[in-house]
Amino acid sequence: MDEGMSAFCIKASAADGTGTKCGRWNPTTEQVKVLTELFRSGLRTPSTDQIQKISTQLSFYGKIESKNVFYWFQNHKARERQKRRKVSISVHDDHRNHNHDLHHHQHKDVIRRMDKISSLKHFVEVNHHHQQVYDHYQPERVMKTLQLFPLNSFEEYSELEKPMIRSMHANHDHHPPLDLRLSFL
Amino acid sequence: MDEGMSAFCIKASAADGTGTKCGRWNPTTEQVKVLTELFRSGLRTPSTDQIQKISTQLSFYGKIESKNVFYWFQNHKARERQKRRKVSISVHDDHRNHNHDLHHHQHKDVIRRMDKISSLKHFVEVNHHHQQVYDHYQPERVMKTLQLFPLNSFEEYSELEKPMIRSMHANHDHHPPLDLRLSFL
DNA sequence: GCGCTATGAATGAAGG
DNA sequence: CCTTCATTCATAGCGC
Repeated sequence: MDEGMSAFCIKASAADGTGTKCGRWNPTTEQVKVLTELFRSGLRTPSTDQIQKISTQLSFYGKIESKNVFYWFQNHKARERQKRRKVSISVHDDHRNHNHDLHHHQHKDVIRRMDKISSLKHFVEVNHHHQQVYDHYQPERVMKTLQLFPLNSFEEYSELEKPMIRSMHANHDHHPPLDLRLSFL
Repeated sequence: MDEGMSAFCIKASAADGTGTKCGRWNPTTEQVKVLTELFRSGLRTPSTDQIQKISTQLSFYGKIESKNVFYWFQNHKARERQKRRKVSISVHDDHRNHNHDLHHHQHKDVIRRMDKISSLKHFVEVNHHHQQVYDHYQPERVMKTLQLFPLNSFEEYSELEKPMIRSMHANHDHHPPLDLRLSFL
């Protein structure tokens, strides 16, 4: 596993993040928390100035650079966008001998944890007559009055929870004769 | 985002060959076989459409989602490259190394005046150690004539939509109270 | 069981 | 904004 290890980076604790790792930025939970809050507040594409400020503030929690903030918003926005869709295709199983009984997922809110997929974009949902949603529901003001940043000390809160449970439907276990054909492509 | 992902799923009923459970996708040997074959055929970055088809076909062998196919190719490609590089570096590297200069984030944060959106250009100055390994050693001859899968049935799939849509999520319920302070913006 | 490895999944970082 | 690469995190499997 260490084969891909960077030769110049100290592998610090993954959970902590306080250890100033080199290589790529590893946000602390606090940083993520703030960034997420900002995002939820409506901030989507922070200006250069905002990025600077955010970065400065977040530096309190650990090593961070402006570009990290910039990238974070870019990625978060992009992945959130093409992701918040419903479910995974749900492939309309055409399994002859398979009842879809266990398959009672309301294709409304199926469980699933696939968040932010690089470019999985179109794999999601089939029909979506999304009412138009614009990008500007957040003009310039990002509600600066949100109460963020504990001015002192650290806040501890247990992280690492398993929020989403993925109730899976039964599995298909049947081995069709192993005959391969790739002609479908 | 929620980092505590990975749905916690019982891995009930395993042992029975194809006892796929929940949690993360556990490809069957047949699925892996097909995927590997596709890869060997030259497929490296399947398009959305291809992923869809592959996924559909593979669903016959067991539970699978498009994203699984997507990830599979991403990982497979990346890891092969990774190994390739490792070997290449240690062996091919004539001792005339160029002083492994670490990532010197000598970024100077040239936050210039950006009217609208912030461009990364202002945050990133250096840090270009790209190598972009030879990625072309395998063209694109996916040899569709491989004998795999009964070429029967469905082939055409409805086009879902175009990637250009900017479907923004519309279900962002109003931010719950969270004591943090964003006043620095 | 514990530690290691292989690999699915997630996300930081770029390039276009 | 979109696509892709690189790294990293989290587990399933396996050997001991």
